[in-house]
Amino acid sequence: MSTYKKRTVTCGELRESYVGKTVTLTGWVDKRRDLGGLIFIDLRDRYGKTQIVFSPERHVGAHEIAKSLRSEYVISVTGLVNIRPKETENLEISTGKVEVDINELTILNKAETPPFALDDYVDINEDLRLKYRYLDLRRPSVQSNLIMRHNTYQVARKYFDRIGFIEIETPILMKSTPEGARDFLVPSRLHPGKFYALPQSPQTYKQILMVAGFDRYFQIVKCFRDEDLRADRQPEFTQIDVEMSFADEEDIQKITEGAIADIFKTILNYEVPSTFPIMTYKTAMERFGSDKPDTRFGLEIRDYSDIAKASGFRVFSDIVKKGGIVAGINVPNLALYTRSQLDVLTDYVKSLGAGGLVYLRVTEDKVECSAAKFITQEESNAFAKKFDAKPGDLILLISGTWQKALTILGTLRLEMVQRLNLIPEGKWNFLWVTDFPLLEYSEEEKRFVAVHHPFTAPKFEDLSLLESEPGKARARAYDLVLNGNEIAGGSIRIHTQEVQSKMFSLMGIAPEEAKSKFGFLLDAFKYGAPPHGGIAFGLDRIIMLMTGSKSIRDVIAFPKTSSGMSLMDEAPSNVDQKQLDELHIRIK
RNA sequence: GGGGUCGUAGCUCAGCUUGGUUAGAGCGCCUGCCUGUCACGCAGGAGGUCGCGAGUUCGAUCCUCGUCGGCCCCGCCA
Repeated sequence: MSTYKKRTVTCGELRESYVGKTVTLTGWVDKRRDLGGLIFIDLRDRYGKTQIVFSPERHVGAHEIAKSLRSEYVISVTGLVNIRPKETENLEISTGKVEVDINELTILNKAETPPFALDDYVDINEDLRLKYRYLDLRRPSVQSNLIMRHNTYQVARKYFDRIGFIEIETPILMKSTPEGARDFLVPSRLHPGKFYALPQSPQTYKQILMVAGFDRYFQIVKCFRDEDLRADRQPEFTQIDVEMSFADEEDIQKITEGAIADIFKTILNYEVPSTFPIMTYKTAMERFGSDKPDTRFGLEIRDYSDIAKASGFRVFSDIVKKGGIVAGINVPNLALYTRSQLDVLTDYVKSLGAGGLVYLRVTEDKVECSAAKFITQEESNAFAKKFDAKPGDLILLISGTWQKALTILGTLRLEMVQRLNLIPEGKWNFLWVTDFPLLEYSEEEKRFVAVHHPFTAPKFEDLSLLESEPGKARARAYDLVLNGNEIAGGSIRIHTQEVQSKMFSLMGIAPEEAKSKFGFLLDAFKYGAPPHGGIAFGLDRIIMLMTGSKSIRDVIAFPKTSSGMSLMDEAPSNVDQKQLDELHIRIK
């Protein structure tokens, strides 16, 4: 038995067709406009806003109570739907041609004045929004992000179901694996001193599902990585995880493109190209200084090593002779940057690890070089001429190893387009990046580590390199990049025990260790593992881009701050000694 | 682990450069007036540990150091 009237309509659905009907609405007081006589209230729920009217002449009782209404009070109101008088329609909102003349008002709950206005047009500090997330989540813009996220889940589920993929849940408490990101550990009460790990991804499980014959698997699943955060990265995030047997790169890419096409068509009514361009890792690095190039704008990197090699400037010539490169970007209209602005840029690239920044200012009659003490006018002219620099251009040159110089230039390129506001709106540039190196030598660990993950298959034609030059072998891996963001990544996997063991040994993992860490997978491969491969979509990032958000925090209901804290519930927190005792844990 | 930046009224910010009178504005809040508003309007009012701690100084919101917290980036993120 309810003590108040349940709604008969939501705050988003009244139209002229309802005029003359008596309706009941429930919701939150969004705005109060008390004109002394008439009181107008915008009533809000997640479907929209409806203007309700309290008139002292028509319904004295309701009007009297309405005087006490304040922001965020929860109310139930009943009244007659009226057409609004001409000239008072509000075409900004979908219910703006009607209003409800209230004769019955129940205050279901009062509310303290919120610590910040819930209007979309007010910018609120993010820490405050996160502390009072339940209020922040009432704002229509935040709600619409989460609703778009919901819609994306539904499109993805329907898509993968339609083409024969089976959704299977995999464990959240799993075995810790040594490779890759730092694991979140969960102590075992029943097994003193032993720990579960939260999955960095369901990688091994989905491969084993392929061995089991499930053929086509997908899952929308939380993954956990105990690493530092970024605007597009937090320790728990959501993947659309996909794996497929008897598939090669093209099959996975085709299915991925289909999923993206479906999502963008349904959610944004945007037609993506039927296939996405493919760029090798090497090209991506050399042109954009990144393995996730943003191709919406130019400002591409150019290689000046041939001029630098013959230069009298030893910093340049030595680095090239040692196998490094001298490369740069040519920024239009930047020649008018002042010395102090350029000093700031120099400090910036130094903070990225560059030795320094050499710049060439191209004016109408000459080329001025910041290292003119060491670089002759002829050389400066040659640098400028090589890629047809125009008056007004500023050429920024970085020297270093191939990897380092290009990475720094890639970061500098993004910094410059942001400063100069050169990023075009409304572009959706999808791009596959392929031919990643399989392994990379870790100076820190003094061994090869997997660039993608240790289950990624080498390219067939590079198999022989595994013996001679493992660092040069390429992987059957592919990343999907959208506007400079990695939104999906995957690979064709190793499916034989022999190759998998070989990979472990290349990575300096002893057979006994491989057996203890990954024995279950190696064992599974002995019993008829089909060739297989897959991909995982970074769902948070995709929604972030589709909603135009600057951070994934805006598309996650309860996100962590950049220090990994949850400001609303104050996690992580201390625990009782009793809990620690049960878990056999002592704090150092 | 490193770099940058921010922290002043409930909110968004100014003030700090060059230390010194009573620390201001808009919004919100409270009170009054107001019957067609819609980010209502008008009048009045309340509201401050200048993040926290130490130092320099006759005197610190302001300078210095430390610390806590937010954001961005590098490293890290198979």
